[in-house]
Amino acid sequence: MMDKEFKTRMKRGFWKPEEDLILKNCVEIHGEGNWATISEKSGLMRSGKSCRLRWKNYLRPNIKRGMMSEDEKDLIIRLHKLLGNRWSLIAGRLPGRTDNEVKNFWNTHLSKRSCRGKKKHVKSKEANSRSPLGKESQEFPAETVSNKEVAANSVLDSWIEEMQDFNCSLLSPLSMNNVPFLEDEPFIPILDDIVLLDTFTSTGKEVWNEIQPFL
DNA sequence: AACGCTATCAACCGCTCTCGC
DNA sequence: AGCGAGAGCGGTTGATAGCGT
Repeated sequence: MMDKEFKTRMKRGFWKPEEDLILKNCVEIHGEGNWATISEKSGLMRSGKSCRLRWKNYLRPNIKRGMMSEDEKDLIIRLHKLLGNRWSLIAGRLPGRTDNEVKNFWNTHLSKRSCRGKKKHVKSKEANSRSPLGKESQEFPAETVSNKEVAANSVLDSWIEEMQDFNCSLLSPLSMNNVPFLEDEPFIPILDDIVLLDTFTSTGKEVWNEIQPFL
């Protein structure tokens, strides 16, 4: 265990490329998850927390960087409505995106916009050019998640599958083609998508009942 | 060119959760 | 069952890049 003096000597601030390299090597040697060991053995003078954060948000393989696509934006907005500020859960539905990135994106782009109440519809053109996100979401690498999260994700997965069977061309758990999404539509906590879903099937309420205990 | 303001995002902090003993 | 340590999560901060005046 780290003593107080060691803690105060810990380096902070931005990571240098050479530190990234050392961290990468250490993760390869000691494995993802042993952050205390990695912190100690790397000689980086970075806390385990700091190492974990850097790895998770920047160095991990398959990290997608750059602008969010319209699909991703749409999915974030809808999942945020359903799940609230469960960034890790939301990020789990966006292959290659991290919870920190999703959170930052929400805080800087989306929350502001929805507060301002700017009316902007998702263009049908954009909707038509959507990538098969639903399929991709089945393939994203498994992360270390809590049992609750695993359970919540499995409920969402089965929901996606069911809705795809329902012939709705669902590309995300909560978006349907031909249903224009209003960014400033009134915030009806969580249920609006499920109510919408409920118009077609009883699944909506079932999903909500299933997922609520995990939230 | 210089200054101030705003937006962005990497990183930190503090709390909660999980797991092993 | 209770405790402690480590991991994970969400909120917040701070550095800095970009833009307007």
